[in-house]
Amino acid sequence: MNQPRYQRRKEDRPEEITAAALEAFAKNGYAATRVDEVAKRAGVSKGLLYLYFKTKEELFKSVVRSFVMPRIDTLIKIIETSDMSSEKFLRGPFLDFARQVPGSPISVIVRLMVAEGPKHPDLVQFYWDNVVSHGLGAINELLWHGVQSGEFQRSTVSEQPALFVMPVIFSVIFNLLFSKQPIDTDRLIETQIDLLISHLKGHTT
Amino acid sequence: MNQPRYQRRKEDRPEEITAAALEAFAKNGYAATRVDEVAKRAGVSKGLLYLYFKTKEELFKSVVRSFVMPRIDTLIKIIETSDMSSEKFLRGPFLDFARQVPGSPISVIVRLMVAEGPKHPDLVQFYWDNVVSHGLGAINELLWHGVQSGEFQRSTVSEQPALFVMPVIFSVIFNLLFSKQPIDTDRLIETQIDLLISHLKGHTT
DNA sequence: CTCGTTACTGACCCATGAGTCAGCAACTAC
DNA sequence: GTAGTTGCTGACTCATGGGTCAGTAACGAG
Repeated sequence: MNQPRYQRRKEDRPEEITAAALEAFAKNGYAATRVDEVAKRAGVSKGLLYLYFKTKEELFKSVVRSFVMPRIDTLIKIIETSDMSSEKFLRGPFLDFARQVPGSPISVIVRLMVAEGPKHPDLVQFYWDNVVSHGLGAINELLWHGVQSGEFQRSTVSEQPALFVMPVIFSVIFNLLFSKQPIDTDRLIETQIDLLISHLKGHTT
Repeated sequence: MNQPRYQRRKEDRPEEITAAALEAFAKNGYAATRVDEVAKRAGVSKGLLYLYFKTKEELFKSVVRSFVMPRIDTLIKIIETSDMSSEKFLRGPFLDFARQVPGSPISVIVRLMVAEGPKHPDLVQFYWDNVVSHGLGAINELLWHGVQSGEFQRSTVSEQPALFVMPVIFSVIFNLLFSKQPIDTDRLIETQIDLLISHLKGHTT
């Protein structure tokens, strides 16, 4: 008859709260998100949230840890284990990954990092160590491999992995800001990859 | 003997306050900047600030107006009045402009927009109307001109002005976050422009 | 059905900072 | 000088929201 007003589910709470926080941050950004709102989304009181996360900042850290690293690690695994040509990898798995980032939680994290990063140097360091350096390093290695095997020519392009990441980050930020005039993310990413590969294959100076 | 505690300098106040606001925003971001601090930096009381700017948001708009719009407008003027070839313009004035952005107040504004835009849709709209649409429009026109005159081939590149802006925005954000491992901004921008022009001049598919 | 443990609630506290306003003092005209 | 104007001050109000804690009720053990 009388439904219990709540259930005790200690195990699941942190995960659920973290997911709710991602939603809220996605919608409003970090500073503008009320802890009350996160709690509400998680179907929980504010007090309970503070039992699991000491501060709002802890909550933020938890979101970063939960939603970014697994994705990047997966991609790096593919680079390391597969033996396809560099071009095949760039046009295949890498392009697929790049195209799906703008619609994934990673895009939210990117924005949060840009917004709150300067106030949380330790978080930025963590993000660099576990995500950025790995990602850029992997691309670097891939390009180096291409050059070594004679598939790509050595040039200034083959030494700047950022050229490959650029359109992804740019698209994420552009569309988060100007959602009213969205950019064609897929097209931008594809064009850039095409340009880069064209160059690396020696079709131009 | 008795120095006056302040001088009445109605003419200069708005400009000085705007400059102070830019400094404060650069240091702390929009939300984290206290109006009190801006006033202090400007050597003025908070009350006076509110005589010249109705709200904190007005203050922000004033910063954009003073430090961003003139730069963009100057660049557009050059496009419209000069009759140099599209390539010359891209390799000359445009490249110069792009290279100096990361060290200019514009980079501060970009960061602010990314970080706090979602909470202030009207600010985003203001920025779009007065800066982004003008800038992208100008590049579009330039590319179209190049195509019309036969200087450039028509392609997917000539229809995506964002390709030219991308490295600038990316550099600003990257270096803001990871100032410990800064990226070579000039090199990135130059490489991208080279790639794009190479393509547009028909050296590749 | 107890009774003890503890996951959970939500009303509360209080630091913060945007925005206000009554009065003061710098300047001007005479 | 002195009276009028107005640029300017800074103490104030008040909404907001992060963080707390005394109490409540779900659940398990006996």
